[in-house]
Amino acid sequence: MTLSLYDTMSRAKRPFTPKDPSRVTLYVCGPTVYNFAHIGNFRPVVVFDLLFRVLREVYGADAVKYAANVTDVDDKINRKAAEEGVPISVITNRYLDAYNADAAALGALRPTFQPRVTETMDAIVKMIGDLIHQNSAYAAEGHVLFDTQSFADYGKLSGRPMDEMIAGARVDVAPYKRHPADFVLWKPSKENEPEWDSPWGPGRPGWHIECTAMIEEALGLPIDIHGGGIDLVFPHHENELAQGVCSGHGEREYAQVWMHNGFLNMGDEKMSKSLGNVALAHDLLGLYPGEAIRWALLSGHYRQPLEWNDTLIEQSKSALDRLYRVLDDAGRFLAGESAAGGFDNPAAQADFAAVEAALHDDLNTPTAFAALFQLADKVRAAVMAQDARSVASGRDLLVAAGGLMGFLTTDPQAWFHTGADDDLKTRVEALIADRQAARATKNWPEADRIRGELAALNVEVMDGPSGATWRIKEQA
RNA sequence: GGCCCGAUGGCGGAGUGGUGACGCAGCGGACUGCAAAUCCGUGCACCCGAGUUCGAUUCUCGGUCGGGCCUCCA
Repeated sequence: MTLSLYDTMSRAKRPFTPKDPSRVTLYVCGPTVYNFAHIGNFRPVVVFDLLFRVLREVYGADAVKYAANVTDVDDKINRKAAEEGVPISVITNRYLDAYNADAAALGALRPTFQPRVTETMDAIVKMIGDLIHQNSAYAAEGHVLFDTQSFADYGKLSGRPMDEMIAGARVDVAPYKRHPADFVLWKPSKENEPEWDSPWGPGRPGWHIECTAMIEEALGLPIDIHGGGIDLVFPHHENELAQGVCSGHGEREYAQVWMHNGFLNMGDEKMSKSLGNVALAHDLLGLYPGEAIRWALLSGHYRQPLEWNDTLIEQSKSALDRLYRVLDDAGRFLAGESAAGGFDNPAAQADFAAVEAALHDDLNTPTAFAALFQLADKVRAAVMAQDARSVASGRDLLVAAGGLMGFLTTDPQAWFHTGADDDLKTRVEALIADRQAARATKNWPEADRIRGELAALNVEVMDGPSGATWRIKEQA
């Protein structure tokens, strides 16, 4: 099954062929760690985590090398550190930890490498030196600038002809620039701000050179896939490309596929209704299960803009509830059956293949979701038909299919009890036992009273043939 | 001003030149002590105009509306 990916550079979906199938390389621009990250910052995290998973599936887990950088040198970091009167490392470590914890809660695997600017300074300085040596950069007034005139293909990725960019420029051009489009590779630090030594004087690197140097160091150029948000196409990725190519004698390739995820639209006041303008992933994760937020982030195709609001997350939660209910019912049914392994379930297998095919078609998650529901329906039908072997194999396939995308990783019972602590669980179990006793004597008023009591605890009971089950109605 | 995207039912959102994905929500029925869940059934769409075509939601052109980028925001 071939994997097809849409490439921003060629503006077409093409079959993906890694340079070396035993070492597939992926780089994604990561966060600047100066605060808790906005939910929009996690769209690329989840999207490219999905790509990482798909690549691992196709080429083998060990064959895929995924680097996502961390920008830990930045004006906003400096400002925050000054406000708190602490070294920047205190700030960056604090928010990097929070970022990694949130990413994990969203089901994102840890990238193979997570390079930091502060730990890549030698490679950055070396690359700037290489660019000067190649006549693609020049020093002026304490700065080092990239000479965009030295790269004939400048503008090719974003589709912006040079002259138009100059015409449209709405920023004052620094006097030391030879050309308005030239950008900073190295600049002097301001007073009391962190600085590093370089042949051009103490200072710090420009934003774009960081990524190019980190790619070179972590993965080695050229790489197979470079990803990031659509807003980074210009100037960031355009500049990265120019640096990467020019630092290698102007002949080097940089990335064979460029992938960009669409924007997450927050829609103004819409969030205020029940979420109270919650926009930080960190806060959202306190209100909803990570998988529900992950589902919401993947509910549209990654290249499309995604409208983010509370309804979307609630619908996502409901969709997952449905899948977990199937798993729960299947597990309940199988508990009373003898184990049956190794049975082929062709119908369910076809759905599993459809999930894979959708993912291989440029990460078409909506279609993959549809196939997942088809598969769930097969399992449901098998339960109704009391066909233990079909249930067992179908359930395994459903879990596996969800697992391809980082879903259905929780035990169904635990999923429905998310948010309940042990104390609540004990109380609920006791109340349900009382209610069962009342129901046994057909004492309906008492049974309904207890149900009301449970409802007050945000718990919903469901009477089934093999006893009652319960779930947390709503989190938050 | 320049460049680039998008417009599908109550909501989210795929896809296709001709049988109206999928999920959420709604409605009717079954089941249930009543519910919930589940099952059966059901309604609801392809921004506007022109063109190409036997036939367009799908292709082309124009328009309207919405969004992104234009030197450090994913």
